Parts: sequence; structure tokens; C-alpha cells
Amino acid sequence: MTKRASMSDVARAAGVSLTTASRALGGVGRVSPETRAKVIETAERLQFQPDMIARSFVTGRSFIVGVLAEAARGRFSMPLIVGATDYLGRENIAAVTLDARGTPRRLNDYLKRLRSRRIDGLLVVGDDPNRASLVLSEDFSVPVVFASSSATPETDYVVAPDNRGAGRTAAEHLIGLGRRNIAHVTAAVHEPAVDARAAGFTEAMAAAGMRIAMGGPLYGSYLQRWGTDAAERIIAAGEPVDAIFAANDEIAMGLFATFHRHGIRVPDDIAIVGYDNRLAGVQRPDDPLTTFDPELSAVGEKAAERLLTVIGGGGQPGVEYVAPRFVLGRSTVGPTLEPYDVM
Amino acid sequence: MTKRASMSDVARAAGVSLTTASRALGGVGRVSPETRAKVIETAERLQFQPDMIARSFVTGRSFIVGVLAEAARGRFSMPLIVGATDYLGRENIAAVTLDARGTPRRLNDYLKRLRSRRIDGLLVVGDDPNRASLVLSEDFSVPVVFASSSATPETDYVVAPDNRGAGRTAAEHLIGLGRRNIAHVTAAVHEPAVDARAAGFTEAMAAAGMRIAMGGPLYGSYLQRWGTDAAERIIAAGEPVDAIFAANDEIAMGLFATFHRHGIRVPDDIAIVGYDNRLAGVQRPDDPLTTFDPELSAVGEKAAERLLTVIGGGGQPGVEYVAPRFVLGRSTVGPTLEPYDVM
DNA sequence: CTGAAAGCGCTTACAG
DNA sequence: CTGAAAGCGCTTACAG
Repeated sequence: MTKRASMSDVARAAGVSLTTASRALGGVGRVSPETRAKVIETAERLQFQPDMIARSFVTGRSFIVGVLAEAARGRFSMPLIVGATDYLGRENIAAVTLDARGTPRRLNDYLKRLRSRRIDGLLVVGDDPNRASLVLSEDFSVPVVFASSSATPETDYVVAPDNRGAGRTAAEHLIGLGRRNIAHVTAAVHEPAVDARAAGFTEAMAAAGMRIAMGGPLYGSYLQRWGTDAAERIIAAGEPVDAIFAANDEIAMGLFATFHRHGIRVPDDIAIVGYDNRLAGVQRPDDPLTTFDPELSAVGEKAAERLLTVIGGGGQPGVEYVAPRFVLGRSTVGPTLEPYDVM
Repeated sequence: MTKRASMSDVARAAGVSLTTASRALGGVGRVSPETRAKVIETAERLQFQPDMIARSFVTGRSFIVGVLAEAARGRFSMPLIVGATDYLGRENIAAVTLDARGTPRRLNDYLKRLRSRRIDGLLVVGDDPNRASLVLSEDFSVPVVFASSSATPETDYVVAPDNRGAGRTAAEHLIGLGRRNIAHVTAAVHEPAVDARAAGFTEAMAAAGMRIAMGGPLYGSYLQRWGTDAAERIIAAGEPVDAIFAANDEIAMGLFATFHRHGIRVPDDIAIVGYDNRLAGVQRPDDPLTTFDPELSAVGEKAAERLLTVIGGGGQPGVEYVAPRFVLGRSTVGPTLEPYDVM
């Protein structure tokens, strides 16, 4: 393997000055078409590859961005990170990835570290509601973009799944199936993703002139056992609930388990929509649960793309939403779901 | 925010030459203790941070490595990648991540791209058995380390989970529980992970003087429906099988579903051990399935650590194994498992 | 449209 | 032990 050709090698071989070669190859500045063609042809012949480091050195751009995750090893963060870093890689940008692993102190240490490094921009992955203040207080001198599995609108650059749209779609799907007593079993109040899904759901219900069963959203947690408890409450209430939008698949599974135990069939008696597509990846003849795939790696890609745009001087602050993919499953259109089907 | 201090600033402020400052800060070359102390003190006062890019430029080391995945978005690759890149980030190394998304052509394109980039090393994530030839044929001039969810020993630098050890542990666990007719339901022959798990299992059985039930490992696929089929075969055979080591959790689930349908209780009648810890992340009172967590993010970290060692001139080729974590669940020690428990 | 020259911030022979 | 100087491979005013 011979030594790599440098731009000087190309210039010499093409019979032009280094300056001209740089201009011909870089595309900036005026060069005659013939000269440019000659230089480019020579560069290709010599298999010239610009040295990114030398380029960085002189331009000040490092072609490296920081990727800071609040908890990278989580189920939701991993696809975001992989989507983002792969997008960056395709654009020839390297990433310094740091995982705070849920510890605020570590997050701050890493933030400090990234601040003192020459990076072109920072991607923050996570859902901490205080993230904005946290980062802005660190006074970053490079663009910062947030990628989240959920997000409240802010003055920052944010990319997030469209939880509100999913909530709307869920309601419309169930209404379209002829269900008339639709409940919403969700997690904790004031959690951004919860609020957004509930808002979309409520909107669509109102638009159809329908009231939410059980007097409004039932708040609890994201755990499966909250689903089982909620189902008991719904059964005990005696309301003729015939459909439920659950804030995530775990709740949906809990609901289903309890209904099944009581001989209530899904979807025949009660249709259920979940969220997260937790069962993805397990090969099955058909999808058991009607749910939404948040397409988190697409969110990560979008966020990376946006970061590069902002680094390039473009773009406007605000939230950009990525639509979750609606997954049609047996829990709303049948045939009747059995526990075996969701294992 | 004022401009960052350069090494010249430090040298001037400390009253020494740039050369001396570099030596004092870099730790190489002889400098008097007092001079060194003075320079270091000055550097700290000025909050001097060396410019990695300038350093790269002159040393030739880029402090960037390539991370090439055969299919980054897969369930197994994501934790490997996140573990590896986070480790690299902590060591202040950036990563250019590229995901071939299962396409050999893309893999080769990316390989070519990485080859022409100034990277210090390459981490290949994936399980393609032909990977070695593939990469070596590309004649990489920098160290290459492989991180896999499985791997056959090679002359390369490889980090992988200890499938063989897990197979041994599975057998020993079941034997220790007093089971006497233990079968092994696995996936395709000659798949490295399958072979390794089967080898470990067979070893431990032989060591205990026991024969594998059903005449030896039953080969099929990694799909859940193979588990259901295998259970039917075992039931039809009429052998008094009282325990099964399944090559993965999907097979284990399929086995369990069929046994449950036939009124065969798990673990009372038949104990089952799986592999992958697929149900991790769903919060439950106890683990339903006895299985192994391959700790893939730890495998990724180990691989990254090893890559840096090799880049630094150390280390020996060969496979380094990371022990999967044994997860004790109800499928081997009870109480009796119900379908609701594994949803 | 083209070229000679400076300079980005470091490291490292070379000389003292 | 210390310093003046060259050089890593590019980009970009500046001059022609």
C-alpha cells in the first residue's frame, strides 16, 4: 500500500498550483472549467482523498459532534442514538458519544467535557424536562439539538415523535370501528408524552362529538400492573366500555390479561390500542396488538440531519415531529386475541 | 466567552518557550520539575485545553475510529454499538458509525470509505461468518476488532459472549435441579452461536454422565413457531423429557405455549431454560423465564477497550469472551408459569 | 482566472 | 534542561 496522495501531489501532477488545486477540488472560487476538469481527473487518477484533519485544522470545523444521552442503554434511547450516529457517519461526521446513565452529575461532567472539546455541535438524547435550562446554563457556543422520545415545545431545536398525532389516530381508529364508549388509560399526569397523547386523543374525541368513557383519562403509571388494576376498575365501574387507548403496550398487556381472566374478549368485547410496538422483532404471523411504532431511529436521523443544518447556518428553532407508524393488530380488528399470541 | 488559550499563550504566560511548554504538558522529554510545575500551573490557570485537531494533525493519530455494523438497527447490534461508542467517548475518542443495514454491497462501500478516511482503528459489529475474509481482503492498515453476539475463534481480534459457557451453565443448572431427561432445542446447524451453546451443553451433560434426551440436539430455527413444533414432537415421542435448554427465548416461549395448551406444567413437569433475556425491560415482580442475558453492551465496551489497546500497540489476537449473566426465573424453579406471566 | 505565501496549533528532530 | 525552527496538509486573503 503506497502512501496516500496529498493535494500537492495532485497539483504537481496536474501542472497547477496548490491554490488552484484546492479551489478546483473545493468548488469555491473561480477556476476555468478546463483547469477544474483537469484537476478533478488527476485527483481521481491518484485516488486523492482530502485529509479531513488538515481541513479541520484550517477551517476550524472539526467534523465531530457530541452525542450526549441521559440514559443511552434504555430501550428508547438506543435506536435514537444508532439512527443519529449512522446518519452522521453517512455524512462523514464522527460522534463523541457519552452516556450519563441516568446520573445528573455525570451528565454535567460530560457536558463540561464536551464544551471544552472542539465539536461542531451537540445532540442531546433524552427526556429530562429540565434539559433546556441545564444545557443553556452551560452556555454552549455550538448548535444544540434535542432528540427525544417525547418533548414539549420549546425555543430549542427539538425533534420528537408526534405523540399528539398518535393520540388522534388512536381515537379515530376506534371511532371508525364503531366503538362508542372509549376510555383512555394512561400514565402519570404532566409527563410530556402522556399529556400529548391524551391531548390528541381528547381532540379527536371532541371532534367526533364523543365523551371519554370513565369520565376522562385514567392516570396511573407505565407499568403493566397499572393496566391490570385499571381493567379491574373499569369492570367494577360497570360502564359499557368497548374500547381503550392505552398510553403504552405494557398497560395494554395488563388490560388484556385482566379482561381475558374475566372472560371479556379482545377485541370482540373491548378493543385495545397500545403504543411503542414493544412486540416488534418477534416474528409472528400477524401483529397481535394495534399500536404505534415511534420509529425512534428515524427520529434520531432527523435530529442528526437537523443538527447539521443548524451547524451549516440554516434552520429555525422549534419542535419537528416525526409521525409514529400505525400498526394494525388483532387487538382491534380480531380475530380474538389469546395470551399465547402476545408472548 | 473569551477565546480559548493556546499552548503559546501558556508558554508566554509561564515565561518559557513553546517547545518547553509542549514537553511539560505532554509528559515526554526532559523538563526540570520546577519548570514543569510552573507550566502546568499556568495551563490550569488559563484553563488550557489542548486542541485535539492540531495534535492529530501533527501526530497522525486522528482519535477517531470507525464503527461498522452489518445491521445496526437490530436488537442485538444496538447495545453493542452503544456500549462501544460510549466507552470510546469516555476515552475521548470519536466514532464514525456506519450501518450496512444488512446489505453486503453497502458494507463494502462503507469499508472502502473508512479505508480512505484517517481513522485509528475499526470496530466491526455483526455476525457474518465471512467477515474476516471480507475485511482482510480490504487490506486495512489500521487495527480491526470484531464485536459479535457470537463468534467462531479466528486469528482476528474478536470479543463475543461466551455461548459455550452459557450452554454448560444451562445443563448444570438443570442437572442440579434433579432433572434427568434433558433435551436441547436449538436453531440451525453450523450457526456459530448455536454450535457453541450446543457444545457447552453437551460437554456438561457428558461430564455428568448423562445423555441428551430425544437422541441429541433438535435443530430448527430461532423462531417461536419452531418451539411450538418441537414441543409437539417431544410430546409425540413419548419420551419422559423433564427439562429443555432452548437456544433462545423465542423457542422457549413456543415450547411453553404448546406445553401449556397440553396441560403440561412448567416447570413442574418440564423445566425450560432460554437465552437472550428478551423480556428484560418489562418490569415484573419476578423473572418468568430462566435465561441468559448476553450483556451485549458490556461486549461492546470490551471490544472498544480492546481496540484502543491494539491501537496503542498492545494485545494479542484471539477471541475474548464475556460471560452472559444467568437469570434465574420461574420456568425452572417455579411457581408454575402462566401465559399471563410472560406477556 | 491563477499563484506565492501565510497561517491554523501543535510535536519533534536538531542544536546548544 | 531549554529553545529556534521546520513541518503536518490544507484554505484563503492578497496580489497579479
